[in-house]
Amino acid sequence: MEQSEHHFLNESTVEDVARTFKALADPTRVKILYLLSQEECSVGHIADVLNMTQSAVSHQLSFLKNLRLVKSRRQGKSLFYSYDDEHVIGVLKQVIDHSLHD
Amino acid sequence: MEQSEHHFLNESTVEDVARTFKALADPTRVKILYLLSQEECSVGHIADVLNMTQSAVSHQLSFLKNLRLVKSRRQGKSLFYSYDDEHVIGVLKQVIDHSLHD
DNA sequence: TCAACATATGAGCATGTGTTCATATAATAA
DNA sequence: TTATTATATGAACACATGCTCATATGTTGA
Repeated sequence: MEQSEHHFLNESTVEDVARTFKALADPTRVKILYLLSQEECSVGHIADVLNMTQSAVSHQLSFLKNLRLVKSRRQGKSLFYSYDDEHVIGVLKQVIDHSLHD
Repeated sequence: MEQSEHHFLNESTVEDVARTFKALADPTRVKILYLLSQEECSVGHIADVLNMTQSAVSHQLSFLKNLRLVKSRRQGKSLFYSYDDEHVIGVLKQVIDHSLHD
């Protein structure tokens, strides 16, 4: 037991992993990302569907965009957001499925 | 676009999912869970390996135990912790791998 | 029983987080 | 240009979080 070989992660990897999970660690962001996993949405549409203020949604989208988990596309006056990290969406769906099936 | 069918998650599912991700959303807990994914450890051993105080480790283990992500077993004066949720460990490893390979 | 060791726990503190509110920026139409 | 609509942004605030410190609890061996 005292001679076992550990595999260690370097600090930047640990922080990157924690940062990724932090993006998914809030109910609002879970709802937003799950919505975006189904369709591209404007900010206003997200606010309507999730019953949130425009500002709160915009702040969270800005947060997610900084992490490159979502991207945006302008169409007229609106900005349409969509997910930009398939792996993270996959992990989200996996944990949702697990939560639903037990 | 305006007629599309969304699939919605109920609030308790969303909160459960966010709570799970929150467990993984801190560098210290990532390190602890990754260590436990490799071997059962006493509290003191974790503190030594991660260069943390005994108290800080114990608080985090208590947090993880409340979420049933780890379990403990007493052996003499020591408590040995091990992971108790294979799915969450799998998700952790998956995100670690993804972080390492890009 | 008592000392030594291992872990748990509560209070306190500094920092982080998610929201609201007011306002700024940007695109469109008249 | 100006009014309208859509979104972004900064400040402020309440609350959550992760740590330290002191101390409590629990186990073992003398």
